[in-house]
Amino acid sequence: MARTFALQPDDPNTVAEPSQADMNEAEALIAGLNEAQAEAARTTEGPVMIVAGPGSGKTRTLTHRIAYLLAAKKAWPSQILALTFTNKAAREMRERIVKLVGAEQAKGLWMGTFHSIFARLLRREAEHIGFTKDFSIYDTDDTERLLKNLMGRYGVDPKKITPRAVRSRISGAKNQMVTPQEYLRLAADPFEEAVAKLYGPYVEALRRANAMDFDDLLAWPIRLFEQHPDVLAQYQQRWKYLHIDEYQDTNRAQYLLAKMLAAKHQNLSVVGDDAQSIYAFRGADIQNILSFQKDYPEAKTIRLEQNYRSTQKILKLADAIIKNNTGQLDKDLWTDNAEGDHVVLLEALSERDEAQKIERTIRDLQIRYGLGNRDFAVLYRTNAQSRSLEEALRRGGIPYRIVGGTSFYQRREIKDALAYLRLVVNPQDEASLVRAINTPTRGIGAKTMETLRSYANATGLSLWQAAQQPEEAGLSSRAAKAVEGFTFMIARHAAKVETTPADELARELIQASNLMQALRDENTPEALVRLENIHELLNAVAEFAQSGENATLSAFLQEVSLVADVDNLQADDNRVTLMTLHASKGLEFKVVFVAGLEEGLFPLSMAAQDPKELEEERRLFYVGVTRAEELLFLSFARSRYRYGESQGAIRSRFLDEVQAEDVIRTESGRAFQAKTGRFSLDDGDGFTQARSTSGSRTRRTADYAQIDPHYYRQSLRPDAPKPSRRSTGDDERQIVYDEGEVAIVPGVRVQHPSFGSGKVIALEGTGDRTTATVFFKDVGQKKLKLKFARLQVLG
DNA sequence: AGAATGGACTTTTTT
DNA sequence: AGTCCATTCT
Repeated sequence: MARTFALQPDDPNTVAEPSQADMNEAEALIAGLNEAQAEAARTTEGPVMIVAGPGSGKTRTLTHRIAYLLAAKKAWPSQILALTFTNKAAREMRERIVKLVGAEQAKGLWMGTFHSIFARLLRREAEHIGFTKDFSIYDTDDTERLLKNLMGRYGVDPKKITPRAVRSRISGAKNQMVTPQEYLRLAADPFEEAVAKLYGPYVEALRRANAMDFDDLLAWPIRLFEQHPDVLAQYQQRWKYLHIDEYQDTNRAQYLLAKMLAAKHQNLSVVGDDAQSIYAFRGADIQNILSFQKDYPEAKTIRLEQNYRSTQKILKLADAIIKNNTGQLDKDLWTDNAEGDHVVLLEALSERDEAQKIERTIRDLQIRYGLGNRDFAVLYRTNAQSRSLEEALRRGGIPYRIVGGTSFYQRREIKDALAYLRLVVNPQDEASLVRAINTPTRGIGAKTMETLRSYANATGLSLWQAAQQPEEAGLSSRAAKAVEGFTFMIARHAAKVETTPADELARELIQASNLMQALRDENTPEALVRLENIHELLNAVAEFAQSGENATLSAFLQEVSLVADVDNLQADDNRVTLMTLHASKGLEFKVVFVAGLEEGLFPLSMAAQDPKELEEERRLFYVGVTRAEELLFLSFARSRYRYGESQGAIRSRFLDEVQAEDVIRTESGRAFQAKTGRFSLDDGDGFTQARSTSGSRTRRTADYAQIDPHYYRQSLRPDAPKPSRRSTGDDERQIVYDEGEVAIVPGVRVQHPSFGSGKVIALEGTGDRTTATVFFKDVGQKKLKLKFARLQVLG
């Protein structure tokens, strides 16, 4: 039957009562769901919270719910808003809905991340808040550059207080809707005072630049809605049904937006898992999901507890992990899936060894089970860990792909090119002006820029305007000419923005900028890669320009600022995936490795200090483990490079606190033994005390066979020479001696005059600056400078 | 003004 | 080990 309503997307009021036929059709769409999922899909009116464990089909449920709404004709597509965590999730959801109800019926649905949806909204409403629709979007890199600039002018020393710290504090303040004035009033310590000094000027700088940072994309809509209730009313009317995926990761601003928008119809349904909340550092507030029922007393709570993804053993481990946290919402995960193989714990000598074991295991499983590269993912805590894994995979000839790290749009050459494009669209964009004006070098140095800036300050002009009057600004004729050449080039292209197709304009402009010529002249392999990247960017512009009617350059730039690296993950690309645990959320793989399970790394030593952060790390572990469908490997290394030197490591407490020893096996198939009382003397870490053999600052290479003859049975590299005692190979462990005879080395028990007895977890630095992280039984973890701490080695 | 060199510092996770 | 920055050299 022909349904035409999807073709009149903006007609707000006329949705007919569903006929019996419509309802039958809607029911047919959700026939494949389980009982709880179907109930969630059917509960279309009023607030609903779907509490769902990993692998329980929550996205599927959300998708079917939307399809159900459409089929039952409860709403036009344009009346449905779905907010997801990544663009990828939104894209997949849209694809599935298209499959369910057809492309015509799905057309006009609003789906995307909070940031992209509200960027779109701000584009429409920009003039209400004094921006133009062509505003630039500053990512963290842009933001930190801008801040650094401001720090110079406001006398804050970037050595003592890093732009990153300031950025993160300001971001927090914006999330909480704290204004610069309020912040200034509340500032309590020197750091906060410094932030307070910068916060106001930072906000003004963004405004002058017609630019928004990520937080603004959420904060400005809130302000807009507060100041213009009529605009809010319009969107409340438009979006009759609101869906939020990964609700546990929403921050205060997102919470407020959801509340404002849902106020009229109250049809807010959220999906989330408090056990998977891993973005508190970014302002995510787990309370949003924990107190949903309080915020919306009418709300119906539906639990999805059946897991369709993982084997029983994997699930059992996951459950045992999360049990160590307090205060989760009640959930009882279960699965009909097979029992599955044991979770395997890989123990390695060094990070290199760890990577090699992973690589070998991948090859082995591929042969044994005929798995493809795409079936594997290696997850780790920090991006820096990817290097050793990459090397091993490259050596083994296994194609891989890295998600995250520096993504395409963060590369220097791409940001340079983007700066030109942004500037042409939005000449007020000062950060882009500063970036582009002397890249490639065209004789406009620091002094010239200083002159321009003080002229701008004195006259109240923007930097761009000042740059257009170089002589009045007092520049030498040579400098003035250089600046003029630049401004003319930008202005010439800016004049054509409205009339020229985006790709053509971009191509011409980049050509005129000489960016590519400079790279060609450099003629190094790296420069040629960069050149290729710029070509790729121009292709992306072209592709975008041909994609639709509103495909302007300015729209391209805004969109591009908001793509995450995971968004580009393609399943048809047959490669092993390497990524951080954070990036893995929402994904699944047949075989998963969680690497680097070491104290100080996972959990990170910073996080281990604070129980709250420690719980978040644990949830992160939980997220990683539950990505696995069939096989799960956990690994740790006994030494790892950090700050350019190898440091000893002990395995993560996460391995030993877990009450599921029976699901874990070692590599050789033996039972896994958790270490209880790991901070007691007899902890079986396998560290023997090193003896000083030649003077007071002897180093000992890591002859692991000596440390624990049993743990490492077969040689990995039978042909490799045995590490000599003098070797400075990469398995070397840093050892520092105090005045006495005995080494202070990670794993060793020490006595402190006031803190009592404890255990060394990590060492950092060298010489007088050597700092030990020690876990004391009574007072917890402390960082101590060895020079001062007078530690006595016990035993 | 710009390139080259040497030293300090670094690593949390990201829309 | 790599990156960023300040200083020095051209």
